[in-house]
Amino acid sequence: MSLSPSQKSARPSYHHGDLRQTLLRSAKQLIAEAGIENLSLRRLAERAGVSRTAPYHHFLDKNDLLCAIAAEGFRRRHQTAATKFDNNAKSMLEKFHDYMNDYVQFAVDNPEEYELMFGRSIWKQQNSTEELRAVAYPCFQHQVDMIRCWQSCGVISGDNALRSAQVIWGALHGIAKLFIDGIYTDTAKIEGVTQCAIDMFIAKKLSS
Amino acid sequence: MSLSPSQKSARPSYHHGDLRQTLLRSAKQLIAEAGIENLSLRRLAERAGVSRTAPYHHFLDKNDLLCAIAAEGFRRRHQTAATKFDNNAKSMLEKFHDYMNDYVQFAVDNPEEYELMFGRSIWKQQNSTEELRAVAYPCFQHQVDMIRCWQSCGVISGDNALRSAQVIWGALHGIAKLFIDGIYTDTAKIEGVTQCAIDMFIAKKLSS
DNA sequence: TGATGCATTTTGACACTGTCAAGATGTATT
DNA sequence: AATACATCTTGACAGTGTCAAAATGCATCA
Repeated sequence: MSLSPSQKSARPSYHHGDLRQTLLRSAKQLIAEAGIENLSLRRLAERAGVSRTAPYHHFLDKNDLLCAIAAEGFRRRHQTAATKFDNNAKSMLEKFHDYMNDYVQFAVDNPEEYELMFGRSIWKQQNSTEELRAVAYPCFQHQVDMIRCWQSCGVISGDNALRSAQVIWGALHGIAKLFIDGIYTDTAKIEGVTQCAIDMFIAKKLSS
Repeated sequence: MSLSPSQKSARPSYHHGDLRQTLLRSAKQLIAEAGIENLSLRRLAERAGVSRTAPYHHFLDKNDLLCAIAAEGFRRRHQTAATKFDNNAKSMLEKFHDYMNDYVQFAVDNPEEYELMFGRSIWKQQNSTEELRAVAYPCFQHQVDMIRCWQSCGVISGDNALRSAQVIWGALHGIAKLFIDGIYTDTAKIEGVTQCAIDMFIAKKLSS
């Protein structure tokens, strides 16, 4: 009859109101300000007005909390990407153009969240939560599917669909990371570099 | 007359023999085994048989040591890349092919060192040492120069030299990171993906 | 209603970490 | 031989993640 006890997020917490959501919100804010490596559970708890170990009743450990943030990012990103892709008001070429720009822009606008979603912090050593994988894998797949679609439409050149998709995603990921990690320092050039990538990947018409 | 006291690395240490080199060697080994995030100065000192604070007489802090490792990586990588590029026994196309494969292979063979050299650990927040920058920037530049050269030779397509170079480096970096950070999990496909990238970047001949 | 059960929070503790200050030790130079 | 200085050690501090056990408060059931 009653809800399973494991569905903590479905109803408000007893004492605090909804500590889990508060922690997630504060954590996202803290990493946006000071970076993932400067996030401490103790300061996070302090900011929420609870004791150091209170978060452990809503997250298994620090890694679990980071995975939750990443999962949220995937849900948001997946939805906006899918919505844009399914919008038929624009041509396939236009949508490809938008996708490329949006991808890099998302990374630049949310560098810490992007690192959690696609970086080594979580994936390198098997730190990913079951929940995270359940949200991330379809998102990864969707990305490849879209690119594969643009390829079969003739927007993109290349003869091996999956591998072309992997290369293009790789290029997007690499460009984004080189910018947000501070190797490419002139952030005014972001659009220019992305545009160049687009030009290099779209199929060239042989007749002018 | 005598050498400046700041040139510690030029002569062996007094007590230990050459603690600085020992620390560097052990550190590289430890991060290769357990990752950068699991390297602790205390365990490093212990493994070298000295007390916890001994390393501080050879490195300003932990970051300084990591920068030294990265610098070493740049010197090694820069030299092999330059040597291969200057070898005229191979054609420009062959050398481009080799460069692309070598780049990804270097990252896959030395994932932790690669992270230090090109990742956020050092560059994201202004943690780079003067020495590191002095070695890294020419290496970055050389990479762009080589690609620019392949472009002016007609091996690579595209009309904006610098930006094409940035995109290709971006693609290499992205592919490498997606593999070594555990997003692309099937490492048997590394060569295939790299080959696909090569095919997408080299200039297509209009006449068969 | 009151009592029981359980989710939630807290306090205390432990083993770590990086790094500073002050003292001890050994080597080189005068 | 004495002085200077590079090197190394011991002691200490603030900070971290996380476990165990005790306290607190809400909901449900008798």
